[in-house]
Amino acid sequence: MSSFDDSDAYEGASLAARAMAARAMPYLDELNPEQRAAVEALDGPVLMLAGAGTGKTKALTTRIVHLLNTGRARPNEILAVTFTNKAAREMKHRVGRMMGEAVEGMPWLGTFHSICVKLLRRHAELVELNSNFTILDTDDQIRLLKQLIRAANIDDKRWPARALAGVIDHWKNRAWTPDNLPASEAHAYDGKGPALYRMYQTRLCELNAVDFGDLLMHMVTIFQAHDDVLKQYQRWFCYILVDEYQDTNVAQYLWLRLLAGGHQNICCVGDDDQSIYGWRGAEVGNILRFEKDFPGAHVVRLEQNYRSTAHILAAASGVIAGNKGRLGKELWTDAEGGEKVRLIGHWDGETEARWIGEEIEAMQYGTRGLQSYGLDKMAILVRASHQMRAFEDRFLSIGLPYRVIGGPRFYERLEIRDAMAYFRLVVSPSDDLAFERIVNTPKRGLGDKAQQKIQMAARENGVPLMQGARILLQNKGLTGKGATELTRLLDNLERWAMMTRARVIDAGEGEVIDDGGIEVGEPEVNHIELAQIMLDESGYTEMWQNDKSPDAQGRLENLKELVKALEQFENLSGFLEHVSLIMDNNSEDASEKVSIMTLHAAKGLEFPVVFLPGWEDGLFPSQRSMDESGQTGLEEERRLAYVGITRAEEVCTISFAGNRQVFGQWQSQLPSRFIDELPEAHVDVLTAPGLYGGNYGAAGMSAGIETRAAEADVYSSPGWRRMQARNQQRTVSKPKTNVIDVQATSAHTMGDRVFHQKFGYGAIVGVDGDKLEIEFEKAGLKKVIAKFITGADDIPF
DNA sequence: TACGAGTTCTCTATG
DNA sequence: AGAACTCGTA
Repeated sequence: MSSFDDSDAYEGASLAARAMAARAMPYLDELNPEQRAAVEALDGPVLMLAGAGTGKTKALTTRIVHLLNTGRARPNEILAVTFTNKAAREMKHRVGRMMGEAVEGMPWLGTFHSICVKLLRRHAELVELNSNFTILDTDDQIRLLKQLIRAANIDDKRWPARALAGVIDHWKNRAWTPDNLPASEAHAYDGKGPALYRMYQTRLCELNAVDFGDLLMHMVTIFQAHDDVLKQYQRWFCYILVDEYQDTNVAQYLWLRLLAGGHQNICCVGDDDQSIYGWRGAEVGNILRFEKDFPGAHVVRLEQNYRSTAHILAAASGVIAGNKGRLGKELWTDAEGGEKVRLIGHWDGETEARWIGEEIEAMQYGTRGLQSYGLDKMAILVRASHQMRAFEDRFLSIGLPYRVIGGPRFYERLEIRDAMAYFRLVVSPSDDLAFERIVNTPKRGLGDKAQQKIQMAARENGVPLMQGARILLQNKGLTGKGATELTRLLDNLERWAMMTRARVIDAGEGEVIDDGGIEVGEPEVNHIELAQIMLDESGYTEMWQNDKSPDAQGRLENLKELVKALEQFENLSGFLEHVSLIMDNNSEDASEKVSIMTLHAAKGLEFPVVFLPGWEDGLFPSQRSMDESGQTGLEEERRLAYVGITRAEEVCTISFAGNRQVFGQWQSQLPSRFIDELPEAHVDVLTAPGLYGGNYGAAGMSAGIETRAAEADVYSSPGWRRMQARNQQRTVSKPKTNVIDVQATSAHTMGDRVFHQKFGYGAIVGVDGDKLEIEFEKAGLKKVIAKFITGADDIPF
């Protein structure tokens, strides 16, 4: 940081002198005119509308470097927020590289959440918290809510805790505290939402805990109620940069506006066409309204794309053009040539996975006259994570290496969470949620009854569960095996806690500590060894060693990895802090693999070869999205399609299947409406190579493009008959009495005798959205789209 | 209290 | 299809 001490010289420098200095800055020459404009407009509000692949991160990082180089700010005076840890890391890395030194001094470059944790630790007392509060993850949150719901005598069957969690999350995204909850929300969660919200917040306070939503909300509350605190930070953060501004929710928006309220030196970067997080509270309105919020804002559009071929860009533009209310941007490139976007229909999800697997292998080895690509140059982007399984199954069986990005994350795994609960309990013995998690894991004969007694003892004495358990034992409220085991657990926990403390006090002394648990002469126990000791002595490791289920071995390996991860940290609490915010699962693995991930996880990434499977109505666009948010939902889905296509640099392949298993039930699918929106001039329709011996691919395809009635020809192939036979068996062997609410859809009711073009006559046995479940007289149980059904009686004879 | 069979619910996505 | 959860039995 000392290299910036003479930076004051710039403060008084004339514009001309500054311009001179700027000319000497080589990094500016690497920018195109628009990027350069965005970088050089240092003061006042700036909105950078950056389309996909237009060098947004480059502009953003260069801007930071420019701020530093011109002496406008020191590294610790720049507030730069991103949404993901990955983006933050990337930016840190790039700034560091450009500055030619490690930029240790950018402490305020991070995610909204990590920055808010830092701030909240400093001002925790202003919202009645202690600065060492714990951060609950979704799992803890749900368990806590479940307790409250049950305590309030609500049937959590009818009103699941997850739903309440969703409602509360929604409120927190809007920065609505229990006190300023709008009246319009009174009905939420059967009218009990607001009261439960209040109870939840009180309970969090008692536990000295916050959830993710609180991090932002508490800071907004603090800034609003304590002007002195706000002013302090307004002065300190003299320049603010925001990445992915289109993804900000109301709380984040308020937070930013408060912080930028003085100098207004705020630069927001975003792309309204890539706003795909409306479901978690993001407000596209924030970016659309920027110029109103910050009058005199400088708006820069980055439209030159450096990533994709013209065909890919044209396809993406064609799709996104269907959306209304865009800020308006058109990507262009001076790159020429390239392959058209490829489109192919398949029989079912399995066939689709198989075809993509073969295609990947062909591209890998460059056979069929195609260029050869490494596996890590290829990615499969799906709408919903359950689509991944078909690919994993297939790739496992053909031995194609793949990597799932953003799947079940390391720190969310059962064994990791259990182990972490032990660590948490040692660091903060009053962590009741952690205690509940591990009292009986491994089995200690402490079931519901015993746990209830512990709860009771704790509540009566107004102490945390661990103390409550002690009291219970002293009062002989528990006897036998349970009592012995509980005593041992408590003793262990205390001993381990003492070992951490001994470590802290005597750190660096190299002295031998005898705190009762360790033999004299043993070397000092560091947190890594301690973690291992805890896992071993608690019997947790043993539990998995004795477990003969197939995944037990993997779990043990994960535990080893967890202990190894501790090496990067000074102590246990530092580690816990990290984990609560960084849920990344970036096991850096250099080997070449195909990436499989959701479209959401793919935002910000790019690959030479991209596969976009599952483009079927209901799956993509997702039915749920459209049901819940109507036109808005559909537009968000369309943006998702846009994001997907624009991930591709050279080859983009879109596919759909005519049949797919959903919830274990076969369903016929229609090609996505987005397929109709692809401009034909930029699309190459592929024919499936002789699978099932038919040319259904071609037939289905053209039908897909022109009429979307792909069903017709598909159903005459041998594969279809085989499928039908399987369906028959399925329904015979396991008669499914899937009795769904006897709700009428627009025209048909349960029990109606109906007619379907292809399947013939049948009776409606279930209704699921716009789909009807029909027991066909010939074809068996099928789910079909309601509009393809006519009442049997409607047919004129 | 532990375990296994049966039943119901899920499948958007993030820190 | 698989996970999560419930309930009855040993």
